Amino acid sequence: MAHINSAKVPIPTLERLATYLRFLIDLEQSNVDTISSAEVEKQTGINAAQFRKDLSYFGEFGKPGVGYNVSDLQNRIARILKVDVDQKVVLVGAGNLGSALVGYPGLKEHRFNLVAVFDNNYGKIGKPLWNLEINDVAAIKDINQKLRARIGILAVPTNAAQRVADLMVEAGIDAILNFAPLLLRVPSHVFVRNVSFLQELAVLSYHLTGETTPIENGTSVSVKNNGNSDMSLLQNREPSPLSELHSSISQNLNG
Amino acid sequence: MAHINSAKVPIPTLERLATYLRFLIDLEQSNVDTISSAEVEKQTGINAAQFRKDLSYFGEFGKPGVGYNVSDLQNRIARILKVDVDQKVVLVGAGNLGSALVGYPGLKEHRFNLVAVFDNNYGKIGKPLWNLEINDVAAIKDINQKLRARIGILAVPTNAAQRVADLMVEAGIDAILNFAPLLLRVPSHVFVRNVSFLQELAVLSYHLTGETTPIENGTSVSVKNNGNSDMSLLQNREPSPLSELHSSISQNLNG
DNA sequence: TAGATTGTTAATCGATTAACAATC
DNA sequence: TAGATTGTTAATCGATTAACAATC
Repeated sequence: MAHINSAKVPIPTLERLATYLRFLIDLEQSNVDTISSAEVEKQTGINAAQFRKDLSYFGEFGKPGVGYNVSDLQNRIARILKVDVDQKVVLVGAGNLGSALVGYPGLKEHRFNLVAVFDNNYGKIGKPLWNLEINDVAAIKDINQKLRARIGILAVPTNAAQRVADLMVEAGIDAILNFAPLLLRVPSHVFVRNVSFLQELAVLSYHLTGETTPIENGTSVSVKNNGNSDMSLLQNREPSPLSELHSSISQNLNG
Repeated sequence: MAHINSAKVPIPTLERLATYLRFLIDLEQSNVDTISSAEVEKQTGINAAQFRKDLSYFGEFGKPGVGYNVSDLQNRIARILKVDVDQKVVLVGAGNLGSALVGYPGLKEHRFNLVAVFDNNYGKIGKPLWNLEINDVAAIKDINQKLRARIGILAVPTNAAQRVADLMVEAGIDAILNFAPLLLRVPSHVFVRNVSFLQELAVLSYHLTGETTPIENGTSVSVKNNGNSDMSLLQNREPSPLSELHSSISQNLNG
């Protein structure tokens, strides 16, 4: 009956949607064609009611008494996330990280189509990077006038990040994947997602030395465990479909 | 009065702590030596009460009527997160991403000391990678018996990730930074943090085409905005101190 | 049909934020 | 002292989960 729940969709729901998508792809490869929310919980650690609730924001996906059709659900989630169509992406920052990203086939595999790379280093501008040529970031607006990419990956040093973000916005980018450790100021129509990792390391570091760690004046603080105990399926926080960033090693570690 | 709040510390609090730390470092470099929670809110977008509450899990840090001493607070947060001392780190997966990480000076700068790199590719084992030599991942337990690293970075393809995680755990690693898009199964004493990015791109992708996007059968769904509107300080989600992953371009984009 | 499992409502849990007495 | 700002308690908000009628 109820069609689309037009309430706002929580960000954690969107994040989990990406997780479900990955999981469903795996299932399909294992030739599973139907799955129940209970089975999803068993295999991913994500609560069955959570799974159903997440989906309920977007419509009805399952058959009572039966479950969900794996490939159908996969397709519909892909459509919801708009990863069922190619999305043009530009990248600024042709350093170590930028290069690793440009050479990462997972982007194309997930229909993120890198259409241009930029840097401000005259030693790099004009040089090839994998299959692309490095452009002057000063020309990003001009160049993107034609390309019309809306997603930008920001892989520059912190001190350049805000400046580059401004250029991106000017160039029509309204979704930024930010690898720099700062709070970007952007107009309200622009979405930003931050990819951390030193932050993640700090969180891991905090947890070192077991359940109880001496802190401050010797008193101890323990940490909330997200309810996952024992050989837990789930981790301390959300699962995170990434896909081999490592790509080029892809064949190696299994060869 | 009240000393250490020995209640569990929420993970979002730990994440923000890393953010505060970065912010404080910036302040110190700007020669600010005292800051109030109200000013923190103005500059970072993080609610002042949130800031005070986060700190309250660990003790008292400010002076009523005055605020917080920047360098003192910085040191104490670093101590809480245990980033005030060197932490040994091993990395598995000497591909594009792994290499970018090994060559990334930000790790050392943040006192994460990469002490060994592993791969399973015989073409790579024995070869140098920056200042390290690539070891056979099969020897990780032996090698880490001496090194005693407790943090492991997992930068291998998805299909190898669980296997490598098992090896890491066997080798005494109890904190894993996982770049692979899967839910690792680990014993309960092991902490895992996932670094995503295709997932983040998917969340960005979802948001493309403005406030209202046609979804499913043409009905529309709008998205919760986390309360940040207008030229927002804050983004759609947590800030994320990363530090230039891009490192090698560090000098470039500002030269 | 009886059994299974959905979609959704209601209850619970936890995190964020406002309010304010304590205090510098 | 008066003004400012803390640390913390209480109120609010939102997300997770349990429960269950609808339904295949």
